[in-house]
Amino acid sequence: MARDRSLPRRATIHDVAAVSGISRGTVSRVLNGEPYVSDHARQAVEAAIREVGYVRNTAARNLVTQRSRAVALIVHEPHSLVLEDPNIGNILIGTNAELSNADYQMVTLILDSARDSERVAEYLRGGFVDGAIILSARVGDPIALAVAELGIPAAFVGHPPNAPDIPYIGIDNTSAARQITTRLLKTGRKRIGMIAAALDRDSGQDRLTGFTAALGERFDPTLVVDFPLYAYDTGAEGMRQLLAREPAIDGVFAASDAVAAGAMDVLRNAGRRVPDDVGIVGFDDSSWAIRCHPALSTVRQPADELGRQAALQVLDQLRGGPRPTGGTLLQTEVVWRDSA
Amino acid sequence: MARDRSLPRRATIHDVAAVSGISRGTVSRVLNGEPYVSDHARQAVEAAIREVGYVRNTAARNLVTQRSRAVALIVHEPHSLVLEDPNIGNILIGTNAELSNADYQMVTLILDSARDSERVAEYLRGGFVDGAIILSARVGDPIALAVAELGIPAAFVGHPPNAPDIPYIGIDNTSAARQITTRLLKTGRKRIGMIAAALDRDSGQDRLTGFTAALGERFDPTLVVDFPLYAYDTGAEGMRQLLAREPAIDGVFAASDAVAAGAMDVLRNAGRRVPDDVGIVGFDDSSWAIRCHPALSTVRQPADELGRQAALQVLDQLRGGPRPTGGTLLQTEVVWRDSA
DNA sequence: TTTATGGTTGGGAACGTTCACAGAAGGCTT
DNA sequence: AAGCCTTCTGTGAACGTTCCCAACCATAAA
Repeated sequence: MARDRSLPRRATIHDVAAVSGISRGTVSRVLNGEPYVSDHARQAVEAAIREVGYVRNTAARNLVTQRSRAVALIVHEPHSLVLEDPNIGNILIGTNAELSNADYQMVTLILDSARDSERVAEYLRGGFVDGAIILSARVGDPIALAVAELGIPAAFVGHPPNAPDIPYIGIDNTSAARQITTRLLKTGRKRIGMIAAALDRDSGQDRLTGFTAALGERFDPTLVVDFPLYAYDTGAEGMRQLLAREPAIDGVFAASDAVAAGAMDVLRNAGRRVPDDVGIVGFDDSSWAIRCHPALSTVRQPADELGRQAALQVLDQLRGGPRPTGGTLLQTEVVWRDSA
Repeated sequence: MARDRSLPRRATIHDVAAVSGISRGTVSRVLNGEPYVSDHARQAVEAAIREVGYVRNTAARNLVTQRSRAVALIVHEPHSLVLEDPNIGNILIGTNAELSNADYQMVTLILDSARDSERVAEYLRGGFVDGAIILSARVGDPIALAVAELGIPAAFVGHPPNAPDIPYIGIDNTSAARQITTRLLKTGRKRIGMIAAALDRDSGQDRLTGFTAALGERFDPTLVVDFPLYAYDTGAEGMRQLLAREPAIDGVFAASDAVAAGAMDVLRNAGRRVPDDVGIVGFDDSSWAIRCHPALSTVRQPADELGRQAALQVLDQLRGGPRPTGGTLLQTEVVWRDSA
């Protein structure tokens, strides 16, 4: 262990104190923006800091303050999905922006297997982070339970049914689904079906609820099919089933853009024109939406804002704010393009 | 500052020492797997660790060892591109897997503006991380310069021309571009153009070089257009220009899958059939490739392996290994589908 | 018996901060 | 003039590790 490969030894608070002629304690006060520091002292310290190129040693600070100034972003998805879901990238960006703005570090934890779960739980117990943001948790998620048990500041982005009592940020899936279905209705469609997905998550369940509400008396349960995943294949298979059940179908609400893309391809192969013969709408306003032909009408969810709000929520708890119960829902927006 | 909101005080090495009846020094030796510890002592310590639920305090350790056990993953892209580029997600996953496997923390730094640049440089100087992995650096990248100057263990994924002397992991863009262009030629195309992008990066430059080499005498500089970004819009605009210059064009190499997707849509709107009238190939084998109609022939690059290798490279330097000069190139593979 | 040797152990010192406390200086009230 | 705030400053004592040195105990060699 060559400990000193010519390291020029970083400046410490003692160096700043010596150069400025001000005591260590006062230097610390300046560093932390505390009151009760004279202008004279403050200026001398600031000059000395610049002169010796001082930057604070985090380890020493963390040791004495008993915190880490880091927040974990826990992504609980099978690896392949991390990229399939365009929302995750945006959430990550929003979270990162807000945390680094507050001078906190974002530590990304991607986990997949049960072994990872145990490792991450151990990690959290180790006090490596002061708080956690949990993405895409499932029912009975062991990490969510561990976080709840530790009682560290935390927030969900979206939340599973029966989740532990941790505040969450999400969107109003029910209302958004109702809105876009209503607009689809106004284009004059008579026989409207839905390809539902992920009914074990609130998002999937709520989108179905909103769809049902929008149709009212026109709702026909035989025109709803459902599958486990928000995926292209879900849309393809779902559309095949719907066409078989009701050849005269002229409108489809797909539970996500990827689902819509799959459905659209099946429609094309079946010789139906979109939107002339069948109108179709999706959900997410992800990159799928503009890649479709025709471009997809869909619901935009503010993914980066979800990340930001979750970060702010955790930061607030970190500052001693109360841990709110329940959730915050952000606004969505219907984006009307050419597919319906 | 309520310092003790009923905190049960985490167990320290002293507690382990007291419970096991072994000295602090020996407990530390057990913790670090050092030699010169008797079996008796080791077992007693391990039992005590379990009994008191001890986990090591990182801050204290970092303070005395003068390192952080964290590696920065620096992503230098305009925010919107972080999600557009499917490679980044995969690289991130690979890096994360390898670092956490070695018990290192991955700190994701996403930066965009010049202001961010300064902030990150300051961050690196602060000793928050022991090493850095730099993604998608551009020519004259200030972060790359800062990392080089600090001399901390680092690696590029891909590397810009005139980059500082930091090892890099990449793919052989030139050879891959040559291969796929050659296959495109073999489908009997006579007038082949290229929509190039990001010529300020090695990837963009090398793909053009490979394309040129493959065509040999058939190369016609008027059939090359170039744009700053690997983006859908690049492909759309590029294809319009190429069609205007040479209506008889029957083959296109797009610098990325996203570019190819844009080009394909313009071709379709212009009434050209793919692959019957025009053959088109892309690069990346990203999710764009299978969503296109017809599915795109392209080059698969092992993005997660790039991330893994970069992590291993940095870890090796961290263990005192020499910093290699130059780079390592990973194998690519041509994926032949229906677009050519 | 003495001396060297090598494995094993214990404890002092240091890492660079923040915190709490004591106290100084100056202005105001009594 | 004494007392009491208020503002400001300096210093000792942690925080929980690792590192290093000294010492211990067998055993082997002299």
